[in-house]
Amino acid sequence: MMFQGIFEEDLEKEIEQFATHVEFDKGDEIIGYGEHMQFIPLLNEGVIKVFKENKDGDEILLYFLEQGETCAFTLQCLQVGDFKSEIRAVAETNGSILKIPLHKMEDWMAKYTTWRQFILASYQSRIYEMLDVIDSIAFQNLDTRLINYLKDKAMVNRSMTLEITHQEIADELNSSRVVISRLLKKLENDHKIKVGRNLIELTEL
DNA sequence: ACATTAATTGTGT
DNA sequence: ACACAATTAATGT
Repeated sequence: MMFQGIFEEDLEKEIEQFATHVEFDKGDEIIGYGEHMQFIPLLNEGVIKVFKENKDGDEILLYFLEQGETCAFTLQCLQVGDFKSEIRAVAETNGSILKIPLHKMEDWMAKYTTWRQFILASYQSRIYEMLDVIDSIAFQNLDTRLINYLKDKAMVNRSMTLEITHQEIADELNSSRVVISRLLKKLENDHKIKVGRNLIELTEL
């Protein structure tokens, strides 16, 4: 299991005891907007992508969660005392999470320093990722954002060839298919990538 | 092997 | 952004 060796023995035992192990498949929705948070999810295996939507129902990808991480927004839900989810989480790959009951969360924060550190560290790394997102949305043009997206996607999937359609990319970046197609074409002409049907190969990124 | 169709990608306005 | 053309993959005959 993923979290072995990180926490002290007692905590590991408690995790064993109180966490429920849940498997998920690619494409499964882990949490939807407005859903009540009853658990803290620890990502045991696989990749989860996290979205935020605006009032018009447009949605953008915020970041990928990788194994060993937890979602900062669920933590925020705790502190604010508002247990409704501001985000949506969808499985990028198959994997599994450990669901930690909320009361245990608070319990462990007080009891275990390793847990506290883990939560704070994960909080911090999320904040930095969010800053990147803000930067790329506010100050960069779409082609840089697209490149970042492709790199990120390649990283979490540990593969330089991505199976994805232009439409899907457009949805995640909240752009349109046509625009993405044109940008991809440009990248291909610059020999940065190769595109095929349902396929993008990162050659020189 | 060929025709049909749906999905994906390309391009001009 | 929209409309339409072109290409590709999948399926049936």
